Amino acid sequence: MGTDADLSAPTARSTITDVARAAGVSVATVSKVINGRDGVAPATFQKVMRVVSELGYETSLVASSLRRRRTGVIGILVAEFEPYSSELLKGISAAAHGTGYELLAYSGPLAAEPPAGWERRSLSRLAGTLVDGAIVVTPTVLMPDTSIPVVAIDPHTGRGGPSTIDSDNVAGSHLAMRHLLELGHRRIAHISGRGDLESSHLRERGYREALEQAGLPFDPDLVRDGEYRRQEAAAAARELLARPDRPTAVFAANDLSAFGVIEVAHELGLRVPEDLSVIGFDDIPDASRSTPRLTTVAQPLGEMGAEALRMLLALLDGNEAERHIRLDASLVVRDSTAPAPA
Amino acid sequence: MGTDADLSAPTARSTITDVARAAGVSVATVSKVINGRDGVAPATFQKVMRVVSELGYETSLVASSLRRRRTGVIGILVAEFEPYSSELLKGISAAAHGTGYELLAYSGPLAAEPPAGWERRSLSRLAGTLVDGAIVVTPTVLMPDTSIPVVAIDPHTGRGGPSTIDSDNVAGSHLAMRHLLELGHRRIAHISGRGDLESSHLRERGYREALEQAGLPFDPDLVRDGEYRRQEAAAAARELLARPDRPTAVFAANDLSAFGVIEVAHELGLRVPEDLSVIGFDDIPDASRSTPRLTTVAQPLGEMGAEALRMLLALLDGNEAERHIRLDASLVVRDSTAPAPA
DNA sequence: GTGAAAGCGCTAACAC
DNA sequence: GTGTTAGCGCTTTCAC
Repeated sequence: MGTDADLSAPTARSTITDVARAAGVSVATVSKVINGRDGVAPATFQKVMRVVSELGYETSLVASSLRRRRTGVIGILVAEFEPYSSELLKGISAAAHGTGYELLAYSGPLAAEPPAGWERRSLSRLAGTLVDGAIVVTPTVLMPDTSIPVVAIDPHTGRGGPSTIDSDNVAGSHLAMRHLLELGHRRIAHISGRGDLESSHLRERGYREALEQAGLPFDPDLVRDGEYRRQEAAAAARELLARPDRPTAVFAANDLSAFGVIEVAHELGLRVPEDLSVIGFDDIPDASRSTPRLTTVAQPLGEMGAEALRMLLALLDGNEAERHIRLDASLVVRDSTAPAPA
Repeated sequence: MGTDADLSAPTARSTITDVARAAGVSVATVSKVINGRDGVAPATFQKVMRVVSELGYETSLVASSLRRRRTGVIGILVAEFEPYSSELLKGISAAAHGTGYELLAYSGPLAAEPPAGWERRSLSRLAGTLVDGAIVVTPTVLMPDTSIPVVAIDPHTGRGGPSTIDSDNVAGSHLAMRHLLELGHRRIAHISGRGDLESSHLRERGYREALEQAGLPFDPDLVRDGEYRRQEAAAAARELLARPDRPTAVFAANDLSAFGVIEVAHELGLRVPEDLSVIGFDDIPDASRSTPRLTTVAQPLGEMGAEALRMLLALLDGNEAERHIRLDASLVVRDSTAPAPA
């Protein structure tokens, strides 16, 4: 631990004032040159540009956005950078090519548990300054009236708030259940997701509907809360799988939960898929690299991100955007499901 | 296209001035309350806090960082959000839990080709204001003296500039080549990467060294430029595979290039891996979802991100950080490689 | 205990 | 064509 003086003093970033001084002109003139405003003599222009490149000056995003109205930056607000939001981000980034907008993905304070209202806080901190519009990933609370256009991906509230994008969670769950049912499973458990997310309720609804359509009874004891998290899902699975009349298949509300279930199955000496079939939801990258590779319901995350960006751009242009877009989910059969044991 | 009046007027985000007015105190007092400074009467404190929560006020990151020194935000600078940087981001995010820092990932203007010097520009725009330190992903130009601590991941320049992280590219290439050699391949081509990235040179070096160690001649005609891109790699492969004395295996400098090679092999009616073995580098998520699944050299991207964050935190604490950390790459054998055809 | 005033880096009116 | 001035939202001396 040294004093500041010990460290090689980093060259301070140069400011517009430095440029003005070095070029022998006023700050206002430098600003005009940089922003391509006219009313600057060619000679002055040259001189300023030379100093700018010598000093490596680049206008501060912070300072200019405080003053200006538009920043040309779109914010993507996430609770953290995990597989789900990362996939969305890739889709958003690809769709942003050539639009002239820059992307700024922001996570609030990182903690084990995202603090309630993180999306509201993040939005308030960035909106009005810094970003022209925002895409919010899985917001759990109702968004306040916002001063900038906002699109929400897979939100708590379904419709009603800002424009939203999601995938068809109910239909996706039907896909998962039909697959299990066709494999001959009759005792199918469900590890549910986070109660504060609409997607969780919809997936559970799909589970119940599919059971009903198959003429199978709904056993509340076969549904356990997994919070969309591996740990919680594992805990739930431990209870579920220890019972003598354990299920032959588990429909986990997301892939992370499915991994938790598989982990516990192994602990208990159960083989997946021979003794227990497990199916997830999301199709995060790890789903295809795990052992066994996970059968799951794929959400088109990249497309969802791209759609979100398109909606936001429309809003930014002052156009009406659709209020809600729902994309299809699809079944991806891999190795974690098999016919029910005899 | 309506006038502004048509759109539901979004409530403007409230500022510290709004709070001050509503609470009947000065702006300075509100600032003190918000920042927990003492010297505020309990009654005043309560009153201000109440108004803050009523208005949903949250201090603007932009305004406060302009004035303050520290922002508590770490910047991650990328050219775009593709699989490589996304994996790093996940590792960084996981490692940032509980550090008290927030993350802000920023891509410059998105274009087909990242503009030369994007990293310098991004850094200048954010440093000094907005972020306390930065992690730069695959910078291609030498970084300027920076005013904030910076860590570079897989940089152009190897050592010399800021602290850097990379994986052992040479050893990784040896792994790839040894695998191919053990499968009996003797005619092995190499699709090289971007000449402006050090990793590309190192991977090619590994290729040549492995050939030499195996007592095999180096044939310059078997090395083609793929620029780390699918299209370019496909073009290179088309030349390579059309020849009568085509190679039996291709070591592509990254996974994207490997996909380009496989695509062309299929065009030409070659089966992978029966007629042609293909191995990549990076192990991006798609490597395990492609058909055939790609054999490749995995870089521990998550760990690299986590290490980068740790180095940056040390720097931020005023400690000396290691100048350079190199992590091991490992071979992941999947389905795109097989014994050489007889 | 509280507020007035200065200033962070920048842009936009408006003088000159 | 150029510089002066005000002010974006906030924090921080420093008077009162």
